[in-house]
Amino acid sequence: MIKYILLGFLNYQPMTGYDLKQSIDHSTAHFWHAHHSQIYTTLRQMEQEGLVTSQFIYLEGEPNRRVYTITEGGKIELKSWLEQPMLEMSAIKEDFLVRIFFSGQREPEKVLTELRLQMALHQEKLETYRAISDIDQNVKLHPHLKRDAAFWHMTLNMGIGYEELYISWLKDTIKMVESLNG
Amino acid sequence: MIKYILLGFLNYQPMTGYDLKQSIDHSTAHFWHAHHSQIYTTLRQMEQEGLVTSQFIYLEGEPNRRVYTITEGGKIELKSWLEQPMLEMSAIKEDFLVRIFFSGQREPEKVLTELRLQMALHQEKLETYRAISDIDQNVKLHPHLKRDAAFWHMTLNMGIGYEELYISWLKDTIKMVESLNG
DNA sequence: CATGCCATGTAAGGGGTTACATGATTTT
DNA sequence: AAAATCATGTAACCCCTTACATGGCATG
Repeated sequence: MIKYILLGFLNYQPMTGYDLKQSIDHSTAHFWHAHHSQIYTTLRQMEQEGLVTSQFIYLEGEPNRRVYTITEGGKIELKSWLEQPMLEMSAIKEDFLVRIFFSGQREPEKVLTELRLQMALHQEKLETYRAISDIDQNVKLHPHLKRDAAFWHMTLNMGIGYEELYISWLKDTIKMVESLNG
Repeated sequence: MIKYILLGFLNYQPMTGYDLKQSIDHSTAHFWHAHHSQIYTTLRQMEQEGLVTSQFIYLEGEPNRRVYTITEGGKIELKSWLEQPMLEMSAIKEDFLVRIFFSGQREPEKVLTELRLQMALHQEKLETYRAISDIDQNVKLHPHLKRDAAFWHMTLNMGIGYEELYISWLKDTIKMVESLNG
């Protein structure tokens, strides 16, 4: 999967592994993240497969950078992946819910502490999502990406909706646990 | 993670790998699933670690079954995992959103087809969640699991909320894509 | 008679995480 | 002077997926 994300970003413009990590962190991370180690190694693989090319750039007074550029082969790979429709639902994995599922024997107070911590984390996340204005700035700079931006917005909306749902669910769950001792 | 799910279920009662697969499919699967191959191999590992014991049961006219029982060590392992609070948000991975994120250059009609397919899948999923009555039946049979059932219900509620959110988001996204050609 | 369900495993491989490793520049 | 950011990489490992493999029983 990370392969297609890298191709997707490189299809907009040549970038370094570091840039790609930044792009992911600021956009797809809420539905797909990656560590820099995976990004660098995957880019190397992709270069061997002929999906991207790279140039190493040395500049005095600046750090060395390896800039990756998508090839025609890479563009075809990306397109054919996008053309092939997904026929199943994506299966998600959410470890916190596993913990809640098996929390029946735990001390309610400890569960509450954990729920309130998650509440704080999700509220913070929601605020960062709401503060995102990168997309519109990007469109101003690159008007030809207007259509892409509409799709980026939709995934951001999903992120916001998800955090709102999560917060609302945490509130309900906190109420439920509070009532256990009452 | 699957280790703790298996311990969690075995903490209720001894079960076979097959039973565990069934339990997961009917409860945690919407936030954590596993293939039978992983379940069987993990149970073997857990036996070597002393977290569970197993007995092989041969009965004429019935298939062979290997029943796993949680040990004291397994109970301690489960408890200590539950006691240690999770300090971060769980990171989810959702490949369909990756596809949407990079769908700006695709033909809108093809994107619409894919969105409508996902709509059907999520609506079906929502209906199966709403039809679930296993939990209450389980409580009638085992009244001491009443408190556990409250937590099971909360995770089910999250599943329902998630599917409702997804369907609502798909509707919005379909509208957005339809408007691209208009 | 065929499909589906019950039931248990092995093996190969891939994708991803964690840790190790380095070094320059910029900001506080 | 320290901390954060920029920047790139390697290595070990583990979890999980996919595929292979078998065999009996029940149902339509």
